Amino acid sequence: MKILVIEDEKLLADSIKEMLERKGFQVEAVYDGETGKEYAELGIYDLLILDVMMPKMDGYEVARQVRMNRCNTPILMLTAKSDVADRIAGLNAGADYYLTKPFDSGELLASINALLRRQAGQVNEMVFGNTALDLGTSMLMAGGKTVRLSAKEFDVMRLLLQAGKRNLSKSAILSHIWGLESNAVENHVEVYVAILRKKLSSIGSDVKIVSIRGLGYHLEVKDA
Amino acid sequence: MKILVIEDEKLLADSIKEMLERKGFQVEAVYDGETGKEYAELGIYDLLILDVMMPKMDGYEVARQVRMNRCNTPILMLTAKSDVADRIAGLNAGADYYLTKPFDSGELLASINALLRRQAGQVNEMVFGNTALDLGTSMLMAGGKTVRLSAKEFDVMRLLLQAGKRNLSKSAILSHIWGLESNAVENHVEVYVAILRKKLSSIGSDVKIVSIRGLGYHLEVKDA
DNA sequence: CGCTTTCTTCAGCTTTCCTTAAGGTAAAGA
DNA sequence: TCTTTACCTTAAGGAAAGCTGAAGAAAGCG
Repeated sequence: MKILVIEDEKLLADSIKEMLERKGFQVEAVYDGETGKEYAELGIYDLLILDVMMPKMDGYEVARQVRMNRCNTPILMLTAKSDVADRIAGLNAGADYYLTKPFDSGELLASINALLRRQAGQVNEMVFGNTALDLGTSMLMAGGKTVRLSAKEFDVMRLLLQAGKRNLSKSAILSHIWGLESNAVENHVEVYVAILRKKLSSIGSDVKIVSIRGLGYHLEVKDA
Repeated sequence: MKILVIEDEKLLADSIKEMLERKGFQVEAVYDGETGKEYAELGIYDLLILDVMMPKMDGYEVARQVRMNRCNTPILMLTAKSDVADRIAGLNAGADYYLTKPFDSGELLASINALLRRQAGQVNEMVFGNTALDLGTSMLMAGGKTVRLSAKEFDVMRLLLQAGKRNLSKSAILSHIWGLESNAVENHVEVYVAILRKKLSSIGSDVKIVSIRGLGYHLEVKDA
């Protein structure tokens, strides 16, 4: 799970980062709104933690622009202001949750879990067509048969299932799984897609990974 | 949008109901936890508004049971307690948002919208006549039939749909899709228009791409 | 330290579809 | 009516994108 913290108070940002990393999240922190917006729009994060009061571009503006750009990553807003009007402004700008500073770290964690739980769909398996991916055991199941997936295979499959029939570009998959700074190439994705196709058909799944040249991949159910 | 209010203070429940109905929601209210749980588990609601302190079964318990029963309807919790610990308990029980009584009706509305926005958001398409272009899968749909569009085909179709019945010159299309610096010629556009016309008619679309000599293209709906 | 599993790299192969070009049709003007 | 010009349609060549099997590298595990 990748989280982006956008907060101009460097101390606070880093302490949030550290706290979340201890809980097993992958966290990146940036210290102003504009950079935050650019990072956020990559679409590779599962959650944004966004401060309201920042120089240059404030949190409301970041949220609005990110949403405008068709990015639905959940947003958790942090603010010193506890006014009702501010909370409303935040929610209307596209935030999904609102915490007032100073906040309790336990509450922050609980809210993050609530947001991510919803994102993930709450269940511990993801389903498409006649096929399910067990998020606990990383087994792929269809009919009675099952195959085990390796870590990377699992990551790719989970992303595809999350997107469902919506298109997912290779570069999005790359940045989500291998990260921005890696020297992974698009062929990696192709290799894993090939493996997954083979495993899917080996258990008699009716799920197809369809590729659209130049755009990416999405899932479809084979028509009988 | 159907909302279920579970709240034992009848007065408050009814005033919430009324307020939301004025905003165009379909609202039902029940006045105790057990009934609430049963209603909620029908799975027909888009949102639950749930009081914490209720006789017989409290809000936490309702949330937990509803979630246990694989029902993902978003839950907004209301409570008089403003303790951090209570908020955390609520979120961990499966709530998605937390408001403290007394709450501002504007804030309630904003939170509801934030929750529903997330719920709905996903699919995205452009429509003209009986025909829709799915922006996620780049499929063109009319009636029951669909065709897949290639990257360039998709680009051209999207531009045409964006313009709708307003005229779009070939050079505008060229510069939008091939860029100004390219050595693409107007015949490129003609070729893609031809392909799109064929695909449109192959799925029984009632959309015509009309060309006006010297001016460009626009869309029209065939009159039966 | 060997053995196994997983990840990455690479090269050759297949498929797609972008471009080009050429012949045809419809519209406007003389 | 004939010419000119704009537009339509189709098909083929070729470049780019995608697929895949295999082998080398790295990481886990007893």
